[in-house]
Amino acid sequence: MPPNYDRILTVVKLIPAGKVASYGQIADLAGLPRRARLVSKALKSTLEPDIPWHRVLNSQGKVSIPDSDPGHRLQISLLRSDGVVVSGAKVDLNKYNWQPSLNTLLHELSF
DNA sequence: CTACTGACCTAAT
DNA sequence: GATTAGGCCAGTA
Repeated sequence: MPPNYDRILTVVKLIPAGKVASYGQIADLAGLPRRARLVSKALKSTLEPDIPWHRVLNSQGKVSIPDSDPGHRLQISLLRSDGVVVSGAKVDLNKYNWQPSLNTLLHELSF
């Protein structure tokens, strides 16, 4: 597992239930600006159950998995069980976008 | 070494 | 709203 994947996954683990974050946001928080694509790779390449990968959406607040992919349905399903309202594969970012506290950031930025 | 690939992003139609 | 075009850059082959 490449080290950068670990940083990304660590950040994703910090997303609280009922909140969502965008790929670019995760990359930024992980100290990897402009590397949103790496986030997507990291998420699909890990099967660890303690990682809430379903709380990561694209900048439009929509699920980035194609409808043809089975994971698409799963992600929506998991989000709803978090209490997030999902309509047409998208969520209201203004309502559910994750804003990490300073404390949360300090926990992660110890590098 | 180069070439291609993205569960992306942003701005501009 | 939707679609297009260009950019981005770590991984992979």
